Amino acid sequence: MIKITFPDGSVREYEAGVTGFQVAESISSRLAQDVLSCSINDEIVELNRPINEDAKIKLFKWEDAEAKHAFWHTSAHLMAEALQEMYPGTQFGIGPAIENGFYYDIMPPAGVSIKEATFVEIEKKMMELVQRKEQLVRCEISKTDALNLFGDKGQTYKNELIAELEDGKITTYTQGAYTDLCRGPHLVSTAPIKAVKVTAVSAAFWRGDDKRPQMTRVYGISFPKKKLLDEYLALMEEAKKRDHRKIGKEMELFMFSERVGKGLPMWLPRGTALRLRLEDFLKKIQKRFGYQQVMTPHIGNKNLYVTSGHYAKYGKDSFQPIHTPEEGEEYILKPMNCPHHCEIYAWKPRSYKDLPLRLAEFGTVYRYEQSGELHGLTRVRSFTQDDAHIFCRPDQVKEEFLRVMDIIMIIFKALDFENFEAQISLRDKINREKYIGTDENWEKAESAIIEACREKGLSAKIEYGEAAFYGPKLDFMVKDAIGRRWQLGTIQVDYNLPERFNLEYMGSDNQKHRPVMVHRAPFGSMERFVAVLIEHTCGHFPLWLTPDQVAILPISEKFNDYADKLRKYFDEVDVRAVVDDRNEKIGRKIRDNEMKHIPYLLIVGEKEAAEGTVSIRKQGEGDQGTIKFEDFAKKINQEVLEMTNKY
RNA sequence: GCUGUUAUAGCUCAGUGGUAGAGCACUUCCUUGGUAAGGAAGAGGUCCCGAGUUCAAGUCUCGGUAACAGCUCCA
Repeated sequence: MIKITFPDGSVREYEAGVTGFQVAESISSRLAQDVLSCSINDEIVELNRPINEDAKIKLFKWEDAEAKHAFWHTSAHLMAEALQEMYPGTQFGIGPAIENGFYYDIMPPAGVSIKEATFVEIEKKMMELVQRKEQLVRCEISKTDALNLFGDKGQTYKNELIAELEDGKITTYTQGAYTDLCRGPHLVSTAPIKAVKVTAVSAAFWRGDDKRPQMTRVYGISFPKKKLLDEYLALMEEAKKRDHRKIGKEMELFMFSERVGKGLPMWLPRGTALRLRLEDFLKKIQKRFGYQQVMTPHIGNKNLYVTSGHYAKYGKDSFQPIHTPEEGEEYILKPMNCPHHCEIYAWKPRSYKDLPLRLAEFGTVYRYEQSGELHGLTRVRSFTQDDAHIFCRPDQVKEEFLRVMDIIMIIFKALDFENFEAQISLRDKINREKYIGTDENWEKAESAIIEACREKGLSAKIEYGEAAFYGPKLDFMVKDAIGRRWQLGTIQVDYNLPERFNLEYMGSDNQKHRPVMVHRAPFGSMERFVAVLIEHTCGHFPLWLTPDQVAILPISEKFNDYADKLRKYFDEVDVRAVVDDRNEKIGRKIRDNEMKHIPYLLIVGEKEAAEGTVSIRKQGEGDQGTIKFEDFAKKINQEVLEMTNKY
């Protein structure tokens, strides 16, 4: 007999060789029905793996991420099996589970291409295979045998993977006629897969390397119940309605013009109003945190970027230099504000008493992003960073870091961004050639970031190899409507630019010292931040951010004077007056166009004018009744003032 | 940049080689002041751009441009 310990600490005895599935059965038949995967001593394994000695067990149902992972991973194999039957000779790359579903990278035989039209066929074939209720059979195999097995099938990509694996640790999984090189874990059979959807097809480079062959990546998602698939599809439909490109157009916030150029957004009046409110909000906070606002030109002499090192690193892949009538004179559209700010620092001698010097600028920068990467407002070629550079002494880095984190937290809290993720990007553990600066400084900066996060109680994921070439950074990521991750706020430590610009300060020891530079942008960029804000709020911004928070609608032109009078009461909010001579049409106009994104609508008619009141309609909530307009204006003004002064 | 898809009225889209279409929006008139009101009439199109095939191209072919999805990239 062996002892099995459950997550709650309870212990049960079983025969040696018992499986996870049998353990589930011993608890309840319902659990046996629902259980999909399990972990034994924290190693996730199949439910039919025998347990031969005392162990801790966890059983996973669909609700658990571990179960979903095994479910989708098995679904990927199922899809591969289907594709192998449909297109014999298909070569397989990798086929992992992802956040929502799975994919498989394949190289179909010559002449075959997977198109949207073939999705249904693949789904059909997959469901057909499921009917066979095939077991997934795990097999440990030697490296030689593995190479022969996949070599015989002409699976060159698989063999490339096998060649890199350690002998003795290679396993395959087989269901029906399909055998795949795989570490697992899986479901024990394909039977629980009750609904599948092939969602997309795209190209992907083999091993993510654009120098290597391009494979076809087929995406899919699967569920243990048909209903769950329907719910998922409905959710995706819902998400599309939140797309910032769609809402931005409806609300008239921003636009693009082919004639102006791709990736160059233009802010419309209402979008500008929104953005200016955000900027004012941050400026107010920054003032309190000791920042000074500066302004710098949109271009800089090429030499500026040769000095900064950016020209050598990015010059070829950027907007090319602007030439002047002067021979050999070249200017570059600024891709970042740092070099300009360095020059401001270097403008006069600085004392240790002057530090930290915090220079802030809403600086518009221009970057030649790859055309295929452009995406709404989230990835553009001209954008405005809410940038600032803090020049400080090495011993002040951590303190400054903490203060920047405070600002970012204030912003995320004020805007209800709860689901952000923090990521610490450090140097690659092995390959350190691409980084500049001394080991000592790097270590100091890296530990300062990690400590700062710990002190703030911020759980951040550490990524090695993701640091910028000049220093480590802390990024804040938020997901968009369909779950894509975007980086917003960022704090970066930089030892490079102070060196290159030969920045110094006079220390208390009367010696010259090198300051440290901290780059930071709490929003990241105004464009991307507004995009994510739109998707988070569905365009229903907090009142204090909303352009045109109140619309005043005189029901007939004879009440225009009264409406004018009303307008004067709103000091802190934007009022959109809807005035239309053809009063017959007003009702419809409002409902269709104007009301959609305006939180409050005030309606003025005879009764209201006589009483000095307004009828209030609130977005999404309908009529709020009639109220003295002074009271209403006071309430709204107060609400907005309180929010803007709160932080 | 790579692969694939798409491009028709202000918006959302239909239109498989033979006179350019619908719903909503817009204009005028009638009815009507209140949570997407009804009726009548009207205006609005270089069918993304360029070339080719054809008696004839929105439709087929090629090239370009832009958008979308994914990959690669992101100072």
